[in-house]
Amino acid sequence: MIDPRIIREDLAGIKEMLLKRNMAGVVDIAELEAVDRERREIITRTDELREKRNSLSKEVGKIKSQGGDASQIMKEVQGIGDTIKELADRSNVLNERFNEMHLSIPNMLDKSVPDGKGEQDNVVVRTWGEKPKFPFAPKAHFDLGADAGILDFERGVKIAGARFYVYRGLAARLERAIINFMLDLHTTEHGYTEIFGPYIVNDESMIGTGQYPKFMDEYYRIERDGLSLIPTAEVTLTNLYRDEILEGENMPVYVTMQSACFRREAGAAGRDTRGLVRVHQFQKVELVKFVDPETSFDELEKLVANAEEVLKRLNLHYRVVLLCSADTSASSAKTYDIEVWMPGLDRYMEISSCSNFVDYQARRAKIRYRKSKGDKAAYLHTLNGSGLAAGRTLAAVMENYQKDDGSIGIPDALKPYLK
RNA sequence: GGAGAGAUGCCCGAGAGGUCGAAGGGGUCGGUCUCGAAAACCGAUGAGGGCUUACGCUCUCCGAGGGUUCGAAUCCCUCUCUCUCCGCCA
Repeated sequence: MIDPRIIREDLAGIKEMLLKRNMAGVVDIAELEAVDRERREIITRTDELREKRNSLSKEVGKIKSQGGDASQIMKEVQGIGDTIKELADRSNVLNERFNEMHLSIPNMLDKSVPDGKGEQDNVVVRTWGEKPKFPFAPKAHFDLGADAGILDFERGVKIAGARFYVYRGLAARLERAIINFMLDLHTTEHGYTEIFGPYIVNDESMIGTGQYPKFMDEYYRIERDGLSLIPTAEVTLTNLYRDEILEGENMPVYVTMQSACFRREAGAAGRDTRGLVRVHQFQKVELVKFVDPETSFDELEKLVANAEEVLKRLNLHYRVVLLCSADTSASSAKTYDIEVWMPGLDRYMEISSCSNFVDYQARRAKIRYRKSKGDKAAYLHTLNGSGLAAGRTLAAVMENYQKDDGSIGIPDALKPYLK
């Protein structure tokens, strides 16, 4: 959530942000303002009544302890109690509505985010390497994998349904190697602590990172237990410190976790229907940071560099894209995507998304820090990025390292992991 | 899944309808003492909200949500979680 002070002091700024994001319909600004105002009025009135009740009740106690008759005051206080109850009913309705709207408001965008209406307005900030040249027509990973017998889409569909797949032999081993390589890189060279935690989380966690309540349809929720399958280890990692106050001396905190990720891909019908690009279950190594607000944009640059390093070591050509206002996800203040070149698909493919959420998730998940001992607790900033999506990395390795006989070369960086 | 016990501030722990935001201890911070430190002693030390230019005033919070009452940490109901025993189990 955004700082509620913004709602009181800069409604125009919120309006502008919604327009830039192309999300003007998400929140009714006029209603937001009215509900907030009335709810605060009621808080003030209720507080005054409570104060009166408290002092009169104390008096009752005093009178009774001296054996006096307090029935007159008791009657009066009873009336106050009834009024408070009425106000509380109204207050509950208003608070619920206010919270609903507050949770729906996307994050404020950083000034450096370019205006834009969609993907086409994203800005390429740098590229690394070059498109590899093939003396033959490079195949898409799904054809390569099917021909080599290492990607089995038919059986994935039989076992689970559309957008599921099975790895056999080299594909399975290669993806495991990719994951181990990435985890080792981030833990031994980039300063991240490896975490392993739940793939299934409660609603508080999904709200904390911003998935719920706005985007319910996009995730798998086990109704019976009120639990959801994580769409990314970001949920597990960021919620590590939900409802906690970190000590400044222990910051910044860098954590990484490998997990399966589950996405319903509602609304993606017809897009990327073939291959490993858009599936319901995939593995990913996630990077999450908890940092001092003053440093968070520097930390974002370092985070992107950490993710890029994976592609450099795999010698895969990529570009880094700064997402425009309309393409930046709702929780994020600023996002870079890393797009790897896919010679078989003949296009770039997003393989990592790195975002600075500033205090948006921290506020939702109540993650605070104390800069030094004795300081007041304040919201910290959270960031996350894929480091990287393993299934897509596998696809990229396959397409970029393919040979004309249909076999696949192994990047040097992965060789120690494939003995 | 069955039976029982419990959930209090940074931690431990008392409190069992009124003056309790909560005894006591520990921790932390500040001070006295000391050449310095330890010990001892003294003092301070939660979070969130509303009103206010401000000093400040005030409300809420004792796992969560309801209820009883003039008044609830304390009584009642529901839920969640933790622990112990039994069952099951990679």
